[in-house]
Amino acid sequence: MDKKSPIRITLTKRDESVTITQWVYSTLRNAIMTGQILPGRALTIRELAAILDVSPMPVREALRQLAAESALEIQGNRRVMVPKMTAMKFNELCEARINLESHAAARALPYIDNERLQELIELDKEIDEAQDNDDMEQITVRNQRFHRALYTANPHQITLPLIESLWLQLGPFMRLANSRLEEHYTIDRHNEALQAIERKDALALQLAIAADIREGFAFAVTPELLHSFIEQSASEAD
Amino acid sequence: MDKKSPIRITLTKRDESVTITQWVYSTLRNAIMTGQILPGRALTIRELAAILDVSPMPVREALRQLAAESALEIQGNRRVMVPKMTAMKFNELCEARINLESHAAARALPYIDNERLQELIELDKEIDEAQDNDDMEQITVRNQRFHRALYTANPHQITLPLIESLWLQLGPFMRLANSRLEEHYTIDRHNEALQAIERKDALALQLAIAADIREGFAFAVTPELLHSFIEQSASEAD
DNA sequence: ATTCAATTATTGTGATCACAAATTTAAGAA
DNA sequence: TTCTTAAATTTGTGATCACAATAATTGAAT
Repeated sequence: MDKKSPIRITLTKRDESVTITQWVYSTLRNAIMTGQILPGRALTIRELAAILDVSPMPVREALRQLAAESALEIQGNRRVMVPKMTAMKFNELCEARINLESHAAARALPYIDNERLQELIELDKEIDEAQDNDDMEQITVRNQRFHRALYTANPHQITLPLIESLWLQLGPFMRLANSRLEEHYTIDRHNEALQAIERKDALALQLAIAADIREGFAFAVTPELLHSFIEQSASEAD
Repeated sequence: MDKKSPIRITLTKRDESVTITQWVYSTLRNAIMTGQILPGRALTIRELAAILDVSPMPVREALRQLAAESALEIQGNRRVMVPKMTAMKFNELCEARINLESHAAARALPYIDNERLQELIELDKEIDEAQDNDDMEQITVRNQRFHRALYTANPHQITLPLIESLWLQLGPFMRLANSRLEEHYTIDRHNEALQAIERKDALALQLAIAADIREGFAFAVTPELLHSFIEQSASEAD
């Protein structure tokens, strides 16, 4: 039996103005999002500290924060790991996303002025560019930026942290969701959303967002397909 | 000018089997929930450590966790405080609760077997008892227990942490929500929910839960009333 | 009295150490 | 070999210390 699977984490240069804890947090968060840490693998403070070349202290804090966001799971034995995905859990996360995000979109609608609308149109264009370049990394980043810009139009908005928690738990699947585009022709739901915004049509906006999310995960439309994706990640589970 | 307002936190004896960090976490969480820490008041690690008679370390971890749950707010200056409430934010939190919780209820419905239903009926009875005794503390605790028992019937449920975050942010208002009962006669929405469960009527269940939440905050039905409640808490704000 | 600068005190961050609990490894018996 | 048990290692927790950044206080000058 070989030793524990090695952990490969993409490291970025730390901005001096940012605390080490914050840097560790976003590094680990990004690693989880991109599926670099496979579910079920036990994470130890000292190991991560060695990998990131920092003292155990900031790692401790970052792990606790990620656990509070359900990005990590603390087992009874105080062991920390990326939670394993199941088909049912995946489904729950998707439905929760649809529910929460269409809610957030509708609540943001009254606050979307022309300036914000132009920003959204601009962000949508940037997504198209990333799609033309097949840049999965950028597609995901800009897609999230689009959704965030929409929801945060509401100055009293309080759901974004909850939504981000769902994104985190969906983790690597968020990326897969954006890779579908070549396969089957899909309607541009973002455009549909933008039109609904111009018309101030809350229901249409909700439907567009819901469809956008649902179609993003269309690759998992059959239980078999979903299962293969999950197994692919959970290969090394106990 | 007198010194900073003192912080009074109800201390419970710590269970030996629980880590100090966990004890600090739930102590602070409870203090926030009951409005013992007034919004805007700066919280320092060392001050809390002294009050709770522990070292700064567990306080640090607990604060970070609570901040991740939006129960506390970390300002730019790294200062930690209980976020201030506004009428608009209050409204957003209520609507988010209604949306998320009726969603969670509907998703739990298919999993509610007779055993769970009996448990819910039992919990509802206990709420009635607490109401007869005018025990606000117990009313709130048992009310939350009822909702939790409902949502967690779904074994794949992933929304409870999000819901608990909303409860935390509503904080002391959750208690006010349960004090309305003497005032105006209200329909027993829990009973309505239980009947909907027996009929396996998802829509009726959602409506009952939504009404339960909305009527719980009926005291804030007019902007003036709500404002007075908020001001009462935020009296010492900058 | 008020404003502004300099000093002092306090704070969060991060590192290091100690220790008990848990895990892994090693060894011995069947 | 397979199971059980004991030793050794690793791990999370919590305490203490150092330090730079922030906040509070003091003082002088207007």
